[in-house]
Amino acid sequence: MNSPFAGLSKSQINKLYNLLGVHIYNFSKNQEVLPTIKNENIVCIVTEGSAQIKNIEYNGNEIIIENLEKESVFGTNISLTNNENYEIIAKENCQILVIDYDNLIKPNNTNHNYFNIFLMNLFDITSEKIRQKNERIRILEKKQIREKLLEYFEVEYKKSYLRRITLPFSLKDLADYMGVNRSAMFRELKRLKEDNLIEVNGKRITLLYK
Amino acid sequence: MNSPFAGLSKSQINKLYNLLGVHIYNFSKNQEVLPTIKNENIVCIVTEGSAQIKNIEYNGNEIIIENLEKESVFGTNISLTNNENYEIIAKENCQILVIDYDNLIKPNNTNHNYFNIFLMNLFDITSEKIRQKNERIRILEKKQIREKLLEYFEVEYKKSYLRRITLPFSLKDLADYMGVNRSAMFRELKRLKEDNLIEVNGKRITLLYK
DNA sequence: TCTTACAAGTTGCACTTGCACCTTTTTTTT
DNA sequence: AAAAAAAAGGTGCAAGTGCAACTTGTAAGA
Repeated sequence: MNSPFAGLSKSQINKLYNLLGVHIYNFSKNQEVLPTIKNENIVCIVTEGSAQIKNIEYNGNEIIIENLEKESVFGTNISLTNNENYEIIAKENCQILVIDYDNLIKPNNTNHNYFNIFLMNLFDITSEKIRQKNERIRILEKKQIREKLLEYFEVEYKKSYLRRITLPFSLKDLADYMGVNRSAMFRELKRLKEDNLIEVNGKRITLLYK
Repeated sequence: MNSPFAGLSKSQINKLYNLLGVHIYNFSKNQEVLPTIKNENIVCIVTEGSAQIKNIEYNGNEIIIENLEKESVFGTNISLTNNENYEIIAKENCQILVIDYDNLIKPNNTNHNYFNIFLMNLFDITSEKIRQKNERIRILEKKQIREKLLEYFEVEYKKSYLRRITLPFSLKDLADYMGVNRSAMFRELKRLKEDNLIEVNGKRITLLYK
């Protein structure tokens, strides 16, 4: 994923910080982020470390909305919603930059070229984000776990055209990503193994049908 | 949803068209859009009428990816994916404006203020789009149809705080939106009625528990 | 090293859902 | 106004899944 500061010099980034009146916060591993940054309308950038947005359901189920690696962009107008049932956790020590959305979408900003470059980067990043959301939606709307898994494998396969896929997260997380029960997913993985369609070694899955 | 041309005069819009080298295509109702506009990397705007992006599965199932009303923005870098199994259909006679993504993301563009305003609008629109995707994802990841329906009602309720919700599409489309079987959804709606939680009159649903 | 915690992996069972196949109602087209 | 098409509504049944309740494996902390 592109950096929101791609194409900007250090001094331009500083000017940008001034123009937008950014706030910078630091979080230690496993700390909750939201209580500090929560505000009506903000856009945030992870400038150091990583974090994770989770959705917490009334029954205690946790679902990953998004993994925030370094240079990820998120915010009320991007990743989050009015819904209160989510939390953001620092996965490592991390630094988060907070921009007021109203400060961002101010017509006068466009008088500064460094702002416009930044905005272009943001557009590029959010576009990519939509593509990722669509990718997940296509998996979620599949009605059967087997179909979900095969769709997931298909998408991952097409990223490198290698039969060996390495999951970017745990199998438990994969179940959450697909919106299914973990043990039901394991059962289906087992069936796929029995049908000689895949081999599973931890996070490494080999597609035997490719 | 905001217009991508908000804050721009007619003459600025014309300059923008020139700068970006846009192509304008017209489609008649029910016509397929993709064969005409398909290209590697494009951003499109529905300037007149409306269309619909559908995902067609191997078994013939059609799933709505997105309804494109007037002034909707979509494209390879926004709504679509590398996956070939979708189609775009004009729901009414419509006009679609096509911008080459590389023309859009050209640093020199930012020398023109009308472009920067346009870009700001695009960012605003894509941000909103992500929020909508997240809304749908939250419904899709619910494991039971009843939970999906109640989550959907919750989201719609919070938009106006009126107990009476009017669906923006058919019940069949609602089933697709939630990624469930149509008749299974009807069955669950019936149960919700039996439990005196809702009343259904066509596209009008009244929440009795609010 | 022992303990603790968490991911991986398994299984039975009840419940939910998808699917096929209907009927009825509403909308659109001729 | 009649015919055709699409949406709404319904039901039995088989298959799939969620859930609970385990065991095993593995990495991390005391």
